[in-house]
Amino acid sequence: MIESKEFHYPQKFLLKASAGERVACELRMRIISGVIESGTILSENKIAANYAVSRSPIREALKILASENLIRLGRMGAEVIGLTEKEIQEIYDVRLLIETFVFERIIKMDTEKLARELSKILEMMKVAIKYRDADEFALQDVLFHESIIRSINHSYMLMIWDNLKPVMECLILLSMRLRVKEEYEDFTRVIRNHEIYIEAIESKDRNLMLESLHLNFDDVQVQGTVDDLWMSQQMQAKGAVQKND
Amino acid sequence: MIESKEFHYPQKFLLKASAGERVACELRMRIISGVIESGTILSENKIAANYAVSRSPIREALKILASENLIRLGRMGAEVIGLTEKEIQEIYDVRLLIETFVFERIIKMDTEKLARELSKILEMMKVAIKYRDADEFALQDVLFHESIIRSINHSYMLMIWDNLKPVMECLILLSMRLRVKEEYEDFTRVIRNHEIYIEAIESKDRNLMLESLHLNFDDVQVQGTVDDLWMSQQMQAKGAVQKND
DNA sequence: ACAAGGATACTTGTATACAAGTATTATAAA
DNA sequence: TTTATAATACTTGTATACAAGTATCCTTGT
Repeated sequence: MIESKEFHYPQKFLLKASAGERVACELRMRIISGVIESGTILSENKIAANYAVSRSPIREALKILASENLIRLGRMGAEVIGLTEKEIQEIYDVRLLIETFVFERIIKMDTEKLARELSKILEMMKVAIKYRDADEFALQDVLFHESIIRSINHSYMLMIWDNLKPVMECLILLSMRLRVKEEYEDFTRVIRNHEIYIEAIESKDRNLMLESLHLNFDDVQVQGTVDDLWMSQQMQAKGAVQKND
Repeated sequence: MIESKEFHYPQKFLLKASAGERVACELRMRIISGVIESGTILSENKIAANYAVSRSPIREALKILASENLIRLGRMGAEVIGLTEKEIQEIYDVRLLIETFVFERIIKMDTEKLARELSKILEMMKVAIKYRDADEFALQDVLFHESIIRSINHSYMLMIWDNLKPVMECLILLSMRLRVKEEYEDFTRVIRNHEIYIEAIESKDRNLMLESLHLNFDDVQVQGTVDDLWMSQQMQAKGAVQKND
């Protein structure tokens, strides 16, 4: 079994986790990074042998990965689905959907506390990148957006986030590790995008928030999906106007 | 242990399911219907004893319910969260968000096949209600909306739906069982709403689709959340316009 | 050579056993 | 009476054992 150090979770993550969660994290990373190819059939026994644990935690791990749409559980083995370009776009569809919804709730609240929290996280990100710590940067990035979502106390939006988070985290982790080596200057732009996001929250400015989101997503080169979202709002807006008549 | 027949899943559901899924279904129904009160601490051993199975399927069931936000897994027992009015509104927030997004994709496709499929389901619903079969009606209702979501082949929207579905199904099941006794005439309105939905899909008419959705959700007496969605679209629309400049 | 059928080696689902940790309770001492 | 401490009864996480089902492959018969 290949044990490339390139594709592991940061250790601090796995310390407090159970064996099942650890295996899920490792498998997730290997699937998303492509080490385990799409179409592969995973067997509980083989994985258990590979990771030197019993089948109980493995079953837990596979259930987790199945709920994240990374594998499909069949009666005879689990088929690896993985992430194609299509799935990655879909993930950002969902993120856009969630975060725009969340923002509308946020601007009805007192945003001072949240803005301070986000500023702190942003500072951490700056420090992380100053010391070329891609992992820490990625983790704080994820925490940034999670904090925004948590702030509105919407348990079902949070539920969606919780499902999406591990895959997102993995993607961002891999992306940042790559960039810190080859496209280091990108980080200043990412930082700037987050600053804009905070400004948008402080000033409750929808346009600013959208600008930041678009900059962020364009960064990860996702195009075309925005149009659907746009139409979606248009549609809902029309209906809502109609209702208000 | 109280075994009220009022709060069970239809048998046809549980036949092909594993013990863990069966227990999850039963527990879900009991939690949502309020038989198990919010705040209750569930222990794996006690549930295993109650349902006369081992802890393995119970652990599976609890993981499922936790992913549905019905319980919270702690180190010492699982705390029942349940559904308050707030959570139910949140669920409809998500449904609105998803279905409006889906609709924008649908109207870019050939809708004939979908419209036929939905018409068939609607016919089944009519038959179900003709024979006062609340369970069958509820199941077809859920299938109706699932078919719409499936039609766009968006695996992550489907993922969200899959998470939401069991709780939705439970809610609708209980709601329909109640209505078939006390508010029988409601069903004609529900049927009408679905007819409007199909018409909207056939004619690709956003306003009509929104009207149907609103009628549907107002039916389940959810107010106030629509405004947030409306603002959300407005915001996104503005940003998209800005981008198109 | 080829088809049919059975043995075999896998698969998952479930039950049980064990280990480590936590809360509670009872006991004992001040 | 109150507090501290130790014993006990619970909790979850993991390992292992067993049962039922399925695919594969090999053998056997034609």
